[in-house]
Amino acid sequence: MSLAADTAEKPTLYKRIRADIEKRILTGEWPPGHRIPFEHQLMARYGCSRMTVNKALSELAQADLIERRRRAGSFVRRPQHMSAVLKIADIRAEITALGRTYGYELIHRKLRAATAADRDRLGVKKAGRVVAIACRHSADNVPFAVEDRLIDLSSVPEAATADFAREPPGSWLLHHVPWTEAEHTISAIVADERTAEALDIAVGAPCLVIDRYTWRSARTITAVRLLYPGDSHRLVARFEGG
Amino acid sequence: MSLAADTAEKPTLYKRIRADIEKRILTGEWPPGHRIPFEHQLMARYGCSRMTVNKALSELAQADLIERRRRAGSFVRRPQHMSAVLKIADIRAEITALGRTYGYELIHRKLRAATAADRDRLGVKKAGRVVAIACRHSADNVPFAVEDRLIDLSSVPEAATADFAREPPGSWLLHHVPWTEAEHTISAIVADERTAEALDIAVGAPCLVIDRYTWRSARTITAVRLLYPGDSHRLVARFEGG
DNA sequence: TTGACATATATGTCTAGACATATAATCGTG
DNA sequence: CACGATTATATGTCTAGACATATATGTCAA
Repeated sequence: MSLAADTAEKPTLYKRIRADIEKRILTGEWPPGHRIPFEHQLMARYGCSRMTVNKALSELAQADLIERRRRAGSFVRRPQHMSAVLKIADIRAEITALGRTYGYELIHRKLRAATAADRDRLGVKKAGRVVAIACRHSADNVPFAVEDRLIDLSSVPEAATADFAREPPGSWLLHHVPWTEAEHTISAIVADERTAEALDIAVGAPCLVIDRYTWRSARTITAVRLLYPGDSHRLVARFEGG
Repeated sequence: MSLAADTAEKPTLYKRIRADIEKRILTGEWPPGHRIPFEHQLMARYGCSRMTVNKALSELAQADLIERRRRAGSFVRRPQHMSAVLKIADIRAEITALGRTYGYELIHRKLRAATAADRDRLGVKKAGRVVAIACRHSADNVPFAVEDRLIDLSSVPEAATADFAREPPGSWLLHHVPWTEAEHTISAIVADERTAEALDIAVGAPCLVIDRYTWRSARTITAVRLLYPGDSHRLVARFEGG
C-alpha cells in the first residue's frame, strides 16, 4: 500500500472502487452508520456500469464492512464484535515453521467399543468402535504438547489400521478426511501429576488447554484435548474488526 | 436447514449453484484437488448465463473453498490449516448474552507521559501521553475478569477525558474508534497474590490470559491484558476448514 | 393522530454478449 | 530430445440493458 503503488499499479476497476471505499471506512472518514454513495452515483463517478460497482459493494458486504438495505442504500457497519482468525496449525507444521526439530511419540493406542464416557465426549448416541490415542509432541526434544484423542471409527473406519506410531493422528486426519467443521474451547488448568510428568514441568504449573471437537456434515469425527505448558506456549490470532 | 426448507425455499439461482457445489465439497464427494465443472458446463447444467455461475464460483473462491486457475479450471482447495473464528466479544455483551448481570468497577486510572515500558508495550518509538487503566468485570457479582489497559493518547486524544468510571474502556473504544486491526495472544498463568485477590480465587489457581494489541492503519491504539479464572472461563471458537 | 394504501427508488438478480489475460497444450525447430 | 513459439481455452472483467423485490415515504381516509 505504498504511495507509489497507488499510481503505478493498475488494478481492475471494481477492485479500485472497493479499495477506495474500504480505505475511507478504515481511516474513519466514513464512520459506522454513514451512508455510502448510491450505486448510480458511483457509476457516474467512476464512469462504469452498475454491475461493476455492484461487484465492489457486494464484496464489501460479504466482508461485513458494509450493510446493504433495499431502497435505503448501503451503510458502513458498526463493528459488532472482535472476531479473530485463530490459526491452529497442525502441530508438526507449527514446530517446523519455527525452525525447530519436530519430535513425536505415541504413548498408547487402544481400539475399543465406545464406552458411555466416549459417547459423551464424541457427542454421539449409539455405541460404535473408537480409537483412543495418547501421544506427545516435542520441539528440539523438549515436550511441546500432550495430546489425548478419540476417533469415531464409524465415521473414519480407515483410522483402525492407520499407523499412529509413525504419523501423528492430527496430520493423518488432516490428509485423510475432507473438509470438516470444528469447535474449539480454550481454557487453563494447572498441571496434575501425570500431566506434569508428561510435559516435564512442575505440578501446579499453568497449562493451556485446547479442546477440539471435529465433525463433517453432522457426523462426528474426532475429539481431542491438547495440553501445552502455559507459560511457554502462546496462541496468536490476528484479526479483522474491532 | 430442515428438509422442508430445502424444497420450500426458492433461493436465487446463483446461491443454489454455490450451495450445490459447497455441499459436494463438504461431504467429500469432491475431494481436495478435484476439478469442478467448467463454467460453460455449469451454464448448460443450470441453463443460465456465465455471469451467474461466475458469481457463484467467485464467492466460493473468496471463501477459500476453491481455487481458480486460468485456462486450467477451478479446483477444490486442500485444507491448509485449521483456522478458527474466535469471537472475542465486548465483555459486557458476553456477560449479558449469558443472561447474567454485568458489573463493572474501575480500579485505577492514570494519565501520564509514556514510560519506556509503556512504549514497549504499545510498540511505539517516540514518547507521548497515555492512559493506564485497571478495572474489573463481574457477572452476578462474581469476578469475571480483570483488565489492565494502556491507551495511546496520540492516537485517541478523546480518551483523556472519557469517563471510564462509568463506561468500561473496551466498550468506549468500540464505540469511539472506527475499524481496527488487532492481534491476540492467548496463554495461561497461575494467579499471583494480587491477581488472586482481584479475581477472588486461590493463589496458584490457573488463569487464562488474553493479550490484545489493537491498531488502525499502522497507528497503535491500545494494548490490553485480560485475566480470567481459568477453570471457569472458556473461549469458544467455531470454524471452517480442517 | 393513526392506519391503510399507493408510489418511488435502491438494491438483487440475471442476460447475452464482448474483449483481456494467463497458461496448458501443441507444434516446430535446432 | 530440449526448448522456444504458437494456439487454444478457461477464467477475469466489463457493458447496457432488463425485471424482481423490499421498503422508505408520501397520501388519503377514518
